[in-house]
Amino acid sequence: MPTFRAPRGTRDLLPPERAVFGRLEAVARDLSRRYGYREMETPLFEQAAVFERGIGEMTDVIEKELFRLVPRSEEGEVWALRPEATAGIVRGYVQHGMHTWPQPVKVSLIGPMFRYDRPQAGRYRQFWQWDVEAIGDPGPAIDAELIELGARFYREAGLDDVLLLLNSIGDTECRPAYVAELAAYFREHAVQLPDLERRRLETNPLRLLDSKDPSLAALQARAPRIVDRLCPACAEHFGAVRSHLDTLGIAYRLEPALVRGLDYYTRTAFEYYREGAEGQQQALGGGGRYDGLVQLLGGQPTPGIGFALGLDRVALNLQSSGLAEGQRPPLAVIVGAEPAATAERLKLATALRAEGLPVRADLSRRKLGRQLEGAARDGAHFAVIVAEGSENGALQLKDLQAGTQRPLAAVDLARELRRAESSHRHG
RNA sequence: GUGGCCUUAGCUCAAUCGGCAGAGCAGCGGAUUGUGGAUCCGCAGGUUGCGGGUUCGAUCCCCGCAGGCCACCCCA
Repeated sequence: MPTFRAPRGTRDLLPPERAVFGRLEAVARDLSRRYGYREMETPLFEQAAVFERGIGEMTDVIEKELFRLVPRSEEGEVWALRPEATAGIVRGYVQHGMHTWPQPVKVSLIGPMFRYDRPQAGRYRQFWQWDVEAIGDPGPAIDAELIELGARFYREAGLDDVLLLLNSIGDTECRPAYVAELAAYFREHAVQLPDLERRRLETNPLRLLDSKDPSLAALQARAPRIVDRLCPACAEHFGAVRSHLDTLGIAYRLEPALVRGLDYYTRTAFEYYREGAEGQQQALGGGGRYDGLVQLLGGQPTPGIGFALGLDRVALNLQSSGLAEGQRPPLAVIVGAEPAATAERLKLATALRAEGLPVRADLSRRKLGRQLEGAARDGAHFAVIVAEGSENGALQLKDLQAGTQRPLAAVDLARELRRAESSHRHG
């Protein structure tokens, strides 16, 4: 019963787990570089209106999950922690006149997002996303490029069995008519609808499509499908996206019920999905086109597309599949039981670190056997034994993996370790 | 936000019918005072999540709260 603990839905990332995140970030940054997306940052909080207007007042993310910050004075502004990255990035695009940059503006962002949800495994109130946006290109080729980028991330991160779900949800031309038709269809059968679903009929009929309520399954199966109601321009766009994906060899599953939870999406919508072991959150990432968002946030009409991938869920899947690796062990541990030689051990370790070598110094007063035990358990390749008389440079270099040991002069140590390190890396 | 299950040492878990709270791992220290990963011995570590109630007596039964998990809701 600790006095304090991390707030509900948040957690500390301790060294082993933080290392997994670090590796995911490295994969994401490398992919950003290769695909020409440049990293940026936005504030962790914005005026609440940025999210309310961008994401949509009626969405769950805004209606019940937004982390609002209460103003400290009457005239204070209402802020909110960001629940996703796109709205803030687009706000920045408009604010900084990025429409004058070469288009499209391709940016990425890695950082924490916040949603006031009820926590569960893989679902946190503070979670991390890698977000990628291409603003200013109407597609459809950029759609396929971006979708392929997301799929590649999972493979390079170590998850091979991530599915891609794909849909088009139309635009302002064709979606209103479709939504009306869908609402009419469900209204005909309103008696069969549970209360929650009946309310949605008025607020957001699209959501009825991906409700998991089993009593809706039959109705959903016979519901009109947006892909059959796309206007010619949207249909052509969607066809081209699919053909580009085929060209790239990207497999996907058409998912007519995929509608996404944010209002700003138009046309292309997609989700990365993995059948979890049990009860795990299965959506690993998702995204879509948002051709009206820039204008909605005060800019000129500008198309855009992006995705957000959940790093926590990828890490969780890696760990449950036993694919997460631990931290790299030190190359060598400097040991020695003579209190008189402690300064010598410290000095030696400092010199090796200055040479760029990862070494640990055992500065404890434990007996030598314990120190070697610790070094071996660290997974260190070598132990450097500093004994009495080492001041004049006589050391023992012990290969913990081979079990061999030989005397070595201090002046030769860095060179020896470096040589072993490089052959170890490539061997 | 709704419903359900769970909470004992740092971690994973025991504790018979309500009767003095235990083990493994991890940590620390030893094993004829200087050589290792799974050898042996020992030490330390607990207000049994928190607060009430029932009882001679509660880890155990009841209520509330908190946290975790599961299914919804929803999504990353």
